[in-house]
Amino acid sequence: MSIKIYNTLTREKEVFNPIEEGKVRMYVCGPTVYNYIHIGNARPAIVFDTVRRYFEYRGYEVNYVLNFTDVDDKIINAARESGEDVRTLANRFIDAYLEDVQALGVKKATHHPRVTETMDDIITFIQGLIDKGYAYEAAGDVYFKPRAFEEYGKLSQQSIDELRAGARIQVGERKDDPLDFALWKKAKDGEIAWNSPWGEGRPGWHIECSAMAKKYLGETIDIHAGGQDLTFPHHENEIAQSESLNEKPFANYWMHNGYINIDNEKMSKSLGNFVLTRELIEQHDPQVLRFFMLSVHYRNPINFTEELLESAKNSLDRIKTAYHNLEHRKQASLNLVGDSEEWLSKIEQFTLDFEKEMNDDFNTANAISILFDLAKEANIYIGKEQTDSSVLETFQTAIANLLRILGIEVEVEQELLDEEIDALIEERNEARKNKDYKRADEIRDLLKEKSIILEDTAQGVRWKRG
RNA sequence: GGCGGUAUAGCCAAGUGGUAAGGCAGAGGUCUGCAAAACCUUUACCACCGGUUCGAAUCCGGUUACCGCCUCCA
Repeated sequence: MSIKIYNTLTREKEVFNPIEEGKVRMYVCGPTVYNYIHIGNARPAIVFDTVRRYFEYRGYEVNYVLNFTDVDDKIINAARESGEDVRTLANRFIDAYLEDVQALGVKKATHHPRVTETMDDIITFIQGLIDKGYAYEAAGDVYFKPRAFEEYGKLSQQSIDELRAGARIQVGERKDDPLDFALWKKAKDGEIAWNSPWGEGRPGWHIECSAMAKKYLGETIDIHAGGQDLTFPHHENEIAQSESLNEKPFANYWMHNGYINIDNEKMSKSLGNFVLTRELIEQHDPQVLRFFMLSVHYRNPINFTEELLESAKNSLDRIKTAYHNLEHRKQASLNLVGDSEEWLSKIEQFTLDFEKEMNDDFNTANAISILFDLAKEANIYIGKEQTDSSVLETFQTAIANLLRILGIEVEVEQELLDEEIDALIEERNEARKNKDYKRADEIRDLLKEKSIILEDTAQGVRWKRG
């Protein structure tokens, strides 16, 4: 089954056809590292990591590039405020970013390029654009001329004349046309700067992605992804730069994730109503946050509240509990039970259903519903008088594998209870045998205080951490 | 003004022509010594008004509400 992707460029779902058989070249716009990331930044990290994981699950080799913008106005300002060196501050927040997304189950990219380490490529790129007449130098700045690129506006479906009304020239800029945007910014006194044919300065925001994508993935890439708000102007400008220079399509598929709102208002660093990922995952299981994000289709907005996160936790627990209970049920299972084949093929079907949903533009919301179906069937199976070990095992493997595509790991607690607790459970078993329910309940309450939850099943006591 | 998005049960959320998935919460039941977990049952005038169609949440036209982009932003 082929994978379909909603392509912002065409506004349609299209069958994914890679440039190179079996391989995916994917570029995701990464963070500008001047602060800890908020949960809005976490969304693309999670969503596109899931896209990547699914491609890998399907056997593709994914070259996944996620850049760090480690020099720009906001970073310079932040460094000035904290009294740090620009590089020190940027490095600090790059480390923090990697820590945060790792907690969320995001795999490291194949490449994590940084602007400051790509300077030569950026300068060469800009020079190429000047040589071709798409850009010009003005008093140490270099600007790109969107009007020179015929297809400007094709991604955001804007006509260049309509855009004109919104464009502005800021103080100190020397643009010929308000639509022109900076490729290279002349350094102000004392600012961090690099040498270039146009003097000391640093790159504009859009050029870095064009240069890095080209460096790590080539002139045409398969998938370019980022937040919806990057569609214009950032991605539009990237297309203009890359296609002007390379004279080839820049990216075949453009993917954009929706926003996270708080109280139905967009969350952003500039509005100040943001929730830091770091703070949130101190108080909540990061997997729950990930699960929450994936319970909504990636192109739709998500409204964030604590209540919804709580609800997500309960939902995920349902799946994890099923997995845990399968493990316990193995203790009293047989090796060959008559209807095992039926169950095995049922499980196989769930996996196929899951894939079908993921094939449809990564419909994780529906894919998750398949996981619930799987959990329900597993629970039904567990309740049978006789169970087959291999069916239990297959249920577990299916749940674990599908969850792993979503970036969520389930693990069975192999740890042993300490002797004291073990002894109490044993004592309770004895008490129950003797119908001393008062003592039995006492022990259950006692253990509950220690976060050990006991559950009596037909196959004996089952315990879990509460 | 230009471009775009969203509107489905108490809450969340799929569903793009054939009589509305799933989860959370709630109610009732089964199981249990009691619980827990689980299972079963149960809850929808699909924002509104028109139209197309044998048939529409789904297509078309219009209306309303909310949101976003057009300026740094995931």
